[in-house]
Amino acid sequence: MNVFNEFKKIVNVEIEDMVASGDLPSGLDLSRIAVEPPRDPSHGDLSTNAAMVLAKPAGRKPRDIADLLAARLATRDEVMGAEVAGPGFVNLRLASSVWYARLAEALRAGPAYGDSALGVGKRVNVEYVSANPTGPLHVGHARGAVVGDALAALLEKAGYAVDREYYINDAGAQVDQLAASAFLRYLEALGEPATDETFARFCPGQEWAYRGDYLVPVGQALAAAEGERLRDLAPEDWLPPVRAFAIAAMMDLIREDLDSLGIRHALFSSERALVEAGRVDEALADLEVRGFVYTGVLEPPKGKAPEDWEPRPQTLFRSTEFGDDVDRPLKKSDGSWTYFASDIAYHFDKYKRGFADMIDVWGADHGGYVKRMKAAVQAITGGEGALDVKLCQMVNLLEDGQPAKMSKRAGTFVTLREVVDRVGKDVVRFMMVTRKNDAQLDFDLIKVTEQSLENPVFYVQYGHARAHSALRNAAETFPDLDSGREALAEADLGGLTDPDELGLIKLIAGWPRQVELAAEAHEPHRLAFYLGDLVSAFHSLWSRGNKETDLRFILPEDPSLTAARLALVRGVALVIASGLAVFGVEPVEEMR
RNA sequence: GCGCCCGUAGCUCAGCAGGAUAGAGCACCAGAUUCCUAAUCUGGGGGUCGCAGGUUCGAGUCCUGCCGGGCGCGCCA
Repeated sequence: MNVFNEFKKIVNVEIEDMVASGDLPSGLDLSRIAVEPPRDPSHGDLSTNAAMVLAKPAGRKPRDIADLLAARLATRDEVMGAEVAGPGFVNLRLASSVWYARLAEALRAGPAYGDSALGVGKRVNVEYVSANPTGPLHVGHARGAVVGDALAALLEKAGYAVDREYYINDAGAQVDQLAASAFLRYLEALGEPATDETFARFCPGQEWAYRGDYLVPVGQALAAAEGERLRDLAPEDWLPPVRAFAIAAMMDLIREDLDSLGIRHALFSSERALVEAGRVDEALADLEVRGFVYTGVLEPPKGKAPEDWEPRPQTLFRSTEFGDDVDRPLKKSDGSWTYFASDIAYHFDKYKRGFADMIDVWGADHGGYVKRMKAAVQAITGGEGALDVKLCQMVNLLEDGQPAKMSKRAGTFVTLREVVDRVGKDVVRFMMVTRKNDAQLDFDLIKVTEQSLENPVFYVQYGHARAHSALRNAAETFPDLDSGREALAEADLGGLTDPDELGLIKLIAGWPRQVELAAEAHEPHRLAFYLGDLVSAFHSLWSRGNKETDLRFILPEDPSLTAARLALVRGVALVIASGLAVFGVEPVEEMR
């Protein structure tokens, strides 16, 4: 239960009652009324702007409305105090019993605590990674992979039915180059040297684009499977089978990489399959019927005119109808569809599969593509579909402040696998969501393995481990005490009266709200910051026990209060675990 | 030249769909360990929220224009 939403309902009821009794005119717009935690906790537990929002339309002074509203709210059992402050805020102070009930609810819910009904009945498709099948994933992909996966988990927690999807770009010129590069390794396995000369001889007109070692085993496997059969075929004959073989091998590689991060997509969609099934033609025919396709000539980009620019008629999508800057080409000069065209078909396909809500997670270098894709989704779904694009900025990989070295194996980049093997999956997963997706991220391979405050992963994990340490110690002091969450939910929590204890309970009570806010904004990073705040408050309370021994969690002389304190400790632990679960990070119960 | 993203403390960044006196970590200074894990905690200094207008009860947040940085800009994906 989200306390703030509950009180928003209560405020609305009171407002409607004030309308009924003539204190307010009818027909007011209540949508802008917010019930939020005040920034300054000394202002109380909840705050509403209702009086200020309604003042103008009601033709009354904000303070007057606030006074009436506060008086009404003050009569409720859960409300200990209702004050009018500032320009017309109504600040509420809630009875401790309200907070105890939230803690008990958290304990009963366990890992499901924070689950929301926000998205119940709604389907959303999250497409992420979608790296070209031309090699292993690199660190840049890790961010999109983790952000997409965390976003999917977050939306699931908020009640949405989520599909995780990967779009395989296996239809363009890049995969032909992959095939050629793999063919060279095949020849190498048969005894030819892998040189530019060999490549030029066997793959005329192609470019040896993928030189990394990772294609060597692919060549060997090809040789083992096909023998020398492919060797003397014409390029147009060996290319399709080699391409299919290489793509399959690359996707296996990528799936293994994703698996090392614990990421499993529900569906891998193939661009080539889409094209070969005629779905691009269908989608574009549909778009044409809707009147968004025409033949025209584009202006050259100002200030950056390509050398070989010449105006020529093209098949264009009228994306300017939907806010794009220019109309976008759908066909190449050889008559085949552009990548954009097949991407339109792909998003149309997702829509037809039942996903009106789509989220794509892309690298920032695709930023120039966002407007046209959103425009296309608008056009092809007749305004029914909605696409949100999350752009992930670069990850600066560092080693103790210096740029990290390149990978030998992959040729030009640091692979995701190297990083995961070195620092661990949980560190990678957590660090990637400690920043907004659209802000650049420094990832220091040294610092993330240090055990310090600079390392948010350890800070949060330590909080979880400490909580479990207290629970273990309690079991020794009180062998008969049941510290399971169901039992603790029944404990008398009335002894939790210290402001820091109540503050911690309020943080726990705020978890469902955090989940909903983060889900609505499509911003999983917010939960990472929330976890930091929660753990900080817990560490702080723990430390107070050093000096103020009556504040310790385990009180050998007082089993009843100990039970209440353990309820709090377990509540903290389960919210941490619940949050880490969204990130796919394993909470640890012991760190020594 | 155009579009998108970013600009908040010395550094790295939060800022909860416009709310009250703008926060955290690092770094710096000063403290806490016969203690349930000091991998932690407490206190202190430090700000023209890039600049200038605008919208309104109220702007770091929204709009416009500049400045600075990143990304992108017809038949690459």
